[in-house]
Amino acid sequence: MMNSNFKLSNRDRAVLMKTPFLTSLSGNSLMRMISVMSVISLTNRKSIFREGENADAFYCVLSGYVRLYQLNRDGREADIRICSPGDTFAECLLYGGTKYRYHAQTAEATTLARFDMQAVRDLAEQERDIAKAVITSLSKHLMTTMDCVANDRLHTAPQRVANYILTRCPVDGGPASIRLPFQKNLLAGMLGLAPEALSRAFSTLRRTGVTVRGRVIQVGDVQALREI
Amino acid sequence: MMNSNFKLSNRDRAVLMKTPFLTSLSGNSLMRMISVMSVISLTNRKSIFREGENADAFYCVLSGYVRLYQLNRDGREADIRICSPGDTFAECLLYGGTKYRYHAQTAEATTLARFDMQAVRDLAEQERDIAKAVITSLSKHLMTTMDCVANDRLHTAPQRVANYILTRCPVDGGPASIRLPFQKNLLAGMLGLAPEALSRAFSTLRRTGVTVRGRVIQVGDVQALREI
DNA sequence: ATCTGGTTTTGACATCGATCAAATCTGTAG
DNA sequence: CTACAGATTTGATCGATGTCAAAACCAGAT
Repeated sequence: MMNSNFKLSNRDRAVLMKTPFLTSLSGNSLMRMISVMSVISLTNRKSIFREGENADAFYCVLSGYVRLYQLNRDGREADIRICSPGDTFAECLLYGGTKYRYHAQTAEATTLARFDMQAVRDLAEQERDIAKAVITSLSKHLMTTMDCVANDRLHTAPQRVANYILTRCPVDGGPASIRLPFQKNLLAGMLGLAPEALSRAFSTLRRTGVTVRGRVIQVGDVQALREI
Repeated sequence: MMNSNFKLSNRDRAVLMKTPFLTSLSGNSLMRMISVMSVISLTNRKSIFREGENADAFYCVLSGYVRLYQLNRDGREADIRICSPGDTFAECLLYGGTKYRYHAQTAEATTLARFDMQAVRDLAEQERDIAKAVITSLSKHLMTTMDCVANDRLHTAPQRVANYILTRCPVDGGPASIRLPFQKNLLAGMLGLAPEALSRAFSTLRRTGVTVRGRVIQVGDVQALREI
């Protein structure tokens, strides 16, 4: 399950270096961050941590996907966030609390970089550029989370799906084709929808020239999709 | 409208000092932060900034309330966040972008501390404790925003209202009485509800021993409310 | 090529919350 | 105390989405 970091694949290493956390660091700070990091590989549907546990690490997804979720009183699960390669999670506990606030589990075979919370806290105090990296990461994360609230409150299911598609389409107005990087299940969670609702949203979008076959989504007219 | 900062009331000054941004700062850093700050007083329903404008400042609410919201294509408004005294907003743009991502307007007569974005950016680079204060503020803010997503996705309207009430109740299980610090309108926006839905949620909670008269909410049994 | 388990779609239905309109309440200024 | 404007509640209705069950689809293993 747990590997030391020289086991990193090239692809994983590239993702790691592009993380907001590491991408701006100078050689020395980078070394120090990597020294408090370990690499973990997990198969699908493995728990990373559970709500209420002591928060002694935060993570960065290198490959695969991670689902952050909470349970309500009846045991129904709701996804709060789906983390893709390059995303960091639980880093808000660096200065914000001592217990995890939600469950985290893999949603595919996944490789993670694990950062010891206390060690990074100490590093951020010492190295200016590490503090800055923390700030950048938190800022970005906060913005996408606020966007998520706005999206939930403002848009219907087909609109959310259209938005998602548009964010991965070439910018021009013509036809386009994209491939989902994961199961529809996950996309549903990302958009705050039940899987059935996602499916129905896709079929609503057929009227707007969106064709779905497996993981491949074809858009007849990107511009038309914007109007939804 | 705009005052220099020696016009601060005692109460506003106390709020300002308890802000995550300033509360932990040493004398020198505190001085420098205050030197890039100005105080602004606005009456109800005044725009503070608009989506898409150049983000050259972030703000801390000293008294009153601020509504952050976006518009959808049909012009319907949805609140993203209601900021209370002590809350900071738009600070995620310190390192996260150059334009405001939503509208901000006062929801009452309001006093704000305004921080020049570029100046704080520079200060955070120089003073370690200012960087740390930024991190703390962002962390807290990120956590509450994630809680907001979870709350929206997981709980029904009466549950959200019950949650809200519980967060301002004494912890024990007996009866309690609280007073809303603002109009129900704002509470609705905070919970992601239409005002009518909030009203109906209150009337659902009557069955659980919650009585509402104007801004005063009486809870027969705090423990019972937790079970909702 | 076929089987098999898991994923996705479809159908039927129940529920929640939004919307619009009208009635009622509240607080404030005369 | 009264009147008024604004806030809140209530009623009626509608649309969107969750839920459960069953059918269809798909991909990997044999």
